[in-house]
Amino acid sequence: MKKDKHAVLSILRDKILSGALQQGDRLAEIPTAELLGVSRTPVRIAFRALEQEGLLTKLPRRGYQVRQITNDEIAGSVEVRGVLEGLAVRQIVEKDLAPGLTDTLRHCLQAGDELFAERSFNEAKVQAYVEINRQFHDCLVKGSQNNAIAMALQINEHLPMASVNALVFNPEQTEREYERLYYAHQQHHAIVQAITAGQGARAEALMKEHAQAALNSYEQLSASGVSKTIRSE
Amino acid sequence: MKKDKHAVLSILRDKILSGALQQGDRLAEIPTAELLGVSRTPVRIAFRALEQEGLLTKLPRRGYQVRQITNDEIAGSVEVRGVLEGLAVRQIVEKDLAPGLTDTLRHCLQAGDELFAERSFNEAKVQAYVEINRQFHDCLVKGSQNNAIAMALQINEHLPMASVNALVFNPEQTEREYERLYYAHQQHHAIVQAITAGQGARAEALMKEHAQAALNSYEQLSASGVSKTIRSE
DNA sequence: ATTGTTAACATTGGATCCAATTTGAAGGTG
DNA sequence: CACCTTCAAATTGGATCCAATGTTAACAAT
Repeated sequence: MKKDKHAVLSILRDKILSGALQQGDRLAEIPTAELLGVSRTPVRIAFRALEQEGLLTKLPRRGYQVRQITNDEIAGSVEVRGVLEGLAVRQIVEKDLAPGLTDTLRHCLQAGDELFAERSFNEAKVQAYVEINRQFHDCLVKGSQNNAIAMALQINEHLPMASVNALVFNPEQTEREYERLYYAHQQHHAIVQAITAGQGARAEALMKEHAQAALNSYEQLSASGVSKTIRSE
Repeated sequence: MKKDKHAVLSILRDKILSGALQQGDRLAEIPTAELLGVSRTPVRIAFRALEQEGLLTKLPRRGYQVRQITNDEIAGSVEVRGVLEGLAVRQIVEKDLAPGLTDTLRHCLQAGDELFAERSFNEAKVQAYVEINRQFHDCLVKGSQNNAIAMALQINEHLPMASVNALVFNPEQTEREYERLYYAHQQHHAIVQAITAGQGARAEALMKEHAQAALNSYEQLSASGVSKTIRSE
């Protein structure tokens, strides 16, 4: 049983995000190490990393605890993502465009257009869109040439529901979901248009609104209870 | 020789920030452990934490390296801090004011007023102002009731010069330094005024500008070469 | 002289062992 | 009966040991 370098960290993170470890569950080093079949050392390192990511909180002498993630906190994370990605696109406009950025953006737009060409959606296509969406946001952040933005986003990206890599999806209303994601994709078009036109403030505002829109749909869906989470990677 | 919990992490961080470890220096676990008189385990944990903070980069099989922090990166960090703290003050206005927040803010303003009462500045007073400044920014971030902001800022706070906890100071021009810091303090007044008046957008804009102003003075001072860094804690 | 192979070295990753500290309970005492 | 004391169990933090792997240098062969 060969373990990868970051296997312990990834396994624990997935267990938390997938709900295998419920919010509030206490985690001690020794039981976790035995559960995963490894020693305490990688578990300790993983616990500290997960604490840094905000998924675990440290209880003084009683181990770690899976952190409560409230809806308010998700809303806050989305807001943070909005301003940071907004800053990214503004700085893209303010600086010289990184080479290849417009190509990647155009590619994302076109791939999305093809996906939305026929007016129907299933889970596989949502999965594909999540990947396109991830690439779109990723290249904007990288394109800002401001590494601090990526670093600040890094923590939020690990939080469930606040990340670009996670989309909620209601399998019972594919029609409506098509509309929702198509609207998001149209926002992508508008953002690229603003960037290429040198409209930094408009691009920034669109980006903030784009994040907010994702939040609104999350709130609607999570309230209905029939949502399904689709994550990339 | 009793070592604190986070002593190793703090010592290494200080060595990097103070310049005792030059940019580009390579760090291996064993020599570092011997240097600090501890075992490899805490050093390993500290290295990973410092990597997460962006102060070290991992070289595949050749240990860690003190990361190059360019001026562009500092500028980027300051920009990030601006939008995040701007978001914080906007959300303070949008939400119900946290109890005690206005008291703390007023206290910071008053303490600063007293510090600036006589038109002279020395290093001790700068130190005092750094602490007031830290408290001011800290309670705004906390007052936003959005933990994601604090988490996103956390990484940037460890970068030299991008943090509120670090101020550059030119000891040869105390007159001018008085003016500079007094200007920053007046911005604090304006921010509090905007918050209490419910002017969210104005507060946000002021906060962004406030961060930017600190950057401008840093660029001037670091170019002159006679600056001195004063950090809190 | 250059290049390929091999062996020693350096370095990290994981496992286990030891120490310190706190929690919790149980028992004794006022 | 309540409260204080003390001891044991649990748990984390640090140290050392072992394994795996990559890097470098030396040496030999062409």
